Amino acid sequence: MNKHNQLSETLEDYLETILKLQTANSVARSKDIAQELNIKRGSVTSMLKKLANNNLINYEPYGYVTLTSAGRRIAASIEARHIFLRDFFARMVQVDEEIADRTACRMEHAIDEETFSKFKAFVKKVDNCCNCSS
Amino acid sequence: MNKHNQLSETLEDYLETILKLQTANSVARSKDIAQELNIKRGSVTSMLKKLANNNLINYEPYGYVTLTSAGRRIAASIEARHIFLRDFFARMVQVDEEIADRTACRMEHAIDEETFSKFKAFVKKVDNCCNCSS
DNA sequence: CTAATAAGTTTTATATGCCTGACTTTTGAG
DNA sequence: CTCAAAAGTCAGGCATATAAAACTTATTAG
Repeated sequence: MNKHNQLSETLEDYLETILKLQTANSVARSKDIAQELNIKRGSVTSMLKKLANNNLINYEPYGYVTLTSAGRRIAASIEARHIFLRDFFARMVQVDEEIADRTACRMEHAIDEETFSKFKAFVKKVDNCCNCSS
Repeated sequence: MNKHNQLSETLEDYLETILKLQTANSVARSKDIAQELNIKRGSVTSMLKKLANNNLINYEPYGYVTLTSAGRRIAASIEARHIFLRDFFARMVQVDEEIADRTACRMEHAIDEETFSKFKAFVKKVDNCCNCSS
């Protein structure tokens, strides 16, 4: 990984997907990750190795994948942005659910913690305001 | 380029930068593009060739670079998203100018025309609302 | 005007990140 | 134990970046 421990968008997507699968099935399998991310199975292994090298997942060849606590923290934070952004675009901006989801999926990587938290405050304010969120 | 004429984020950034330089200096030079994008001069040439292959810029080796009308259209559209998003984050979400700019710079590639236009409408509505944009 | 130098650009070689496809290994149910 | 499913390996490819060498163009001193 790079020296600032910055994950690429791709690796962030892997973490997010693993969290999703783990939540649904309690563990994640390589095959399902590939399917979920729409990539071929061959790509997954080296990515999993990278994540394991960074202590973000527990990974044994031919075994299941689970998030470490550090990995879970990051994955949860990305998921939170995703959900928030999707909701913002769907509910406030009134974009179709599917487009809102796609947009959120791309934007979630582009927003830092501070901006995210201010964004949430902004949405709350608009929600509590007269009628501009209607 | 790919079959859908979809530009990568990187190429979109090149176009945006060329527009910026062209506006400031009336033409863009390879060296200035490199400086603006914080990459090395050597990287620029092959990217310019790709853009020229797509008829997005006028490019002659050792010459100046200018946008074609197709290139200008795209660049202007990206610039518009950038300015809008920067303003949104700075003014409404109350994020520092610099962070707002960085966030806009990453998000501008993730938003399609329809979402952008609905987003503008949303901001206008909030602006005209009681006091939730204060 | 010319030749030397400076400034700008391109070429070439190399690296990284991520993907695919073909093929091999491991695992575990029957 | 066997074999299908799951997972892994490896070679190759594309996009993008870098560095250094080679080349082109502009400038200027004589």
